[in-house]
Amino acid sequence: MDELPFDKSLDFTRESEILKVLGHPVRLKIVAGLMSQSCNVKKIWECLGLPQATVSQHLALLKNKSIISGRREGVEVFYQVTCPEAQKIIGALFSELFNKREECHNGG
Amino acid sequence: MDELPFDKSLDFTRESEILKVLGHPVRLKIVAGLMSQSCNVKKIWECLGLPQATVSQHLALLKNKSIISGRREGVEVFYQVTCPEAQKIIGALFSELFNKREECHNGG
DNA sequence: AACTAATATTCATATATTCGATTTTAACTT
DNA sequence: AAGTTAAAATCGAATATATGAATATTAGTT
Repeated sequence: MDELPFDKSLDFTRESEILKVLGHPVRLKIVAGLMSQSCNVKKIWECLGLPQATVSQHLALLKNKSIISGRREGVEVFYQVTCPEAQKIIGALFSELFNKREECHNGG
Repeated sequence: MDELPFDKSLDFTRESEILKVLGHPVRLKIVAGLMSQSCNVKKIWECLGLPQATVSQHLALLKNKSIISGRREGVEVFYQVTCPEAQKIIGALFSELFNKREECHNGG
């Protein structure tokens, strides 16, 4: 009866919530796409080839869970990723695609 | 019309599936717990304070999605994490808890 | 105020979760 | 080898949550 690897008291509510929200192909594409640049809604659903309503719903969920945030510019709303954990997760999953230069760079 | 950040053709099916499976507090606790050591089912549900049936269901899902695999030892089944992506994700999320020494170590 | 384009919300359907009861599996006993 | 015990898996039915497309709303323009 040494150390228990499963701790009932540890609360992974927030972490599992983030993973769950990212656990949908459309939302994952959206967030991965927003990693490099912010973007307005129309461009997102056009690029993905999905109905506007569908994309809007996913964006609303991502916003409600504080994965992304939107700033309005006139008639358009530009979204960007604001959740550090989500960025970490996507970075870890797609290190080949995104942060190619996440190497060691100590010193210089 | 420069470069599109959202690529319709990119297929994130597997990645989103992994994230979805990990996106449940109980399953996340299970997989995080199995990161350091393999474990039998009874210990898992006892530690988590959950009904055996509930934990077994989650384990079955994790196994079906190839996140974990089980080896039988007599009357017990020991599970361990076998999905590299899942390990990456958990490692990135809980770098403070788990891989403390994931620092730079170039050269020697 | 009417019109148009961009985005948000509602709602019916589909899928996931829970946990008691039952079943399967494997080892041990007589 | 039938009976017993213990661990783990499956079933089933209630409940909860997610999905996607029709509908509604908002902001800018004339």
